[in-house]
Amino acid sequence: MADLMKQGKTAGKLVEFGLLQNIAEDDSKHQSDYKMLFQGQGKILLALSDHDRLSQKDLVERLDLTPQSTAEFVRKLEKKGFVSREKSVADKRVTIVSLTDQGRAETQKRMQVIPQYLRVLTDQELGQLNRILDKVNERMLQDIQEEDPTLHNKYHQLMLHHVLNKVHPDQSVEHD
Amino acid sequence: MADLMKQGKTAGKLVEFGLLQNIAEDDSKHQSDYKMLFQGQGKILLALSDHDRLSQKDLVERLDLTPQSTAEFVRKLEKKGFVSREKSVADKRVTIVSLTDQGRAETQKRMQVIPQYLRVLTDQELGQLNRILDKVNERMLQDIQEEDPTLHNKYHQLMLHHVLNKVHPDQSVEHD
DNA sequence: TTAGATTATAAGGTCCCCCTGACTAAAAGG
DNA sequence: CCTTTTAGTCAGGGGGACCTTATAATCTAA
Repeated sequence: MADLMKQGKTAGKLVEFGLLQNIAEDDSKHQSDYKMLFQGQGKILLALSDHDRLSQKDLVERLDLTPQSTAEFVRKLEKKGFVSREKSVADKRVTIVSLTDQGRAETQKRMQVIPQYLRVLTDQELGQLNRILDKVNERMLQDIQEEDPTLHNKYHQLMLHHVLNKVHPDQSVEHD
Repeated sequence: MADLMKQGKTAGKLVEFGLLQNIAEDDSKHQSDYKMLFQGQGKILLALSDHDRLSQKDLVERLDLTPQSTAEFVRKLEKKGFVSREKSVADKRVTIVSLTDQGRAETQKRMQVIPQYLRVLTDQELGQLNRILDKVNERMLQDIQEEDPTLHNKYHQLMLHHVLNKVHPDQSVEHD
C-alpha cells in the first residue's frame, strides 16, 4: 500500500519535473528544443548521428516515416545547413544524406543540455539517481519490448540500440 | 571532476529516460499525449483543472496567450466535448469556460500516466528518488525565479503554484 | 448619451508534423 | 527489351500552436 502511494507521489513529482523543465526551457530563450529531439527533423538528426550517410530510404525505415515526410524534413534540414545531400554513384536513384559539421554540432548541443539543476545533487545522490534511472530505464525497455516483441519500429530499434549501448556495457570513460 | 562527470552521466540517463518515455508512449497507442500537457489546448485544460469556470480573459492572463489563440483552443476543446462555454449574466461580454466531466476525466488521464515503470523501484529507492526530485525541482524553481524575478508569465505562476502546493505541504489524501 | 474601454469573434497567416496520391527516373529481372 | 520494382519528387491536405489585424457587442464613465 505504502508502496503504491509512494509510487503515486513519485509519479507526481515526475510530472512536476517535466513541468518545470518545460517552464525553464521556454523561460530562458535559449531554445534548446529538447522537446523536438524525438520528432520530425530531430528524428532525422538523431538517426544520422547514430549512423551517418544514410539514404532517404534508410531513414524512412529507421524512423518509420513516409518517404514524403522524410524528404520534407531532410529538405528543411538541408536549408538550415544541418545536413547535405548527394546522389549515390552506385545507384543514381538514391540520395545520401549526411550530417554537416554544423549539423553534428547542433545535434550535440541538443542532446547535451547538461541540466544545471543537477548541480544541487550530492555525489551520493547522483549515484542513487543513476542507479534508479538505470533500473527504471531498463524496465521501460522491457515494457517496450513486451509490447512489440519483434520491434517493428526501426526508430525504436535505433533508440534502444542507443540506450542499450549505454545502459549495460561498462558505460563510462571515467579517466579523470 | 568526478562530480561533473557523474552529472554528465546522469544527464545522459535523463535523456534516455525521456527517450524511453517517448517510445513507450507512441508504442502503446493509448495516446496519453503527455507531451501536449503544457501547450495549447492542454494548457487550457490544466488551467481549468486548477480553477474551473474561468473567463477567456482569465485564461488569457493565466496562460499568457492572445485572446484569439485562447478562443481558438477553447473552441477546439468545446468541439471535443472537454469544455463548455456559457455567457456570463453579469457581464454579457464575457464567456465562462468550464470543464465538462469528460474534460475532467481527460485531464486526469493525461496527468496520471502513473508510470508503471516505477513499480520496479524498492521502497527505499522511491524514497531516494522523491528526495532527489524535490531537491532538483526546487532548484529549477529557483532558477526560474531568478530568470524572471517578477514572474510575469501567469502560466508559470499557475504552474509554480501547483508545484509549490505539492512540494511542501503534506500533499496527499492518503486514505487507501 | 455618447465616447472609450473591454471582451470576444472572424479571417488570414506562419510554421510544424505527417499523410495520401500521382508521377518520374533509374535499376532489375524475365 | 520491356515490364516491374524501387527511390525519390511534387502537389495537396489535415491537424496543431501561435500570431496580427480588423470588427462587433457590451459595459462604463464623462
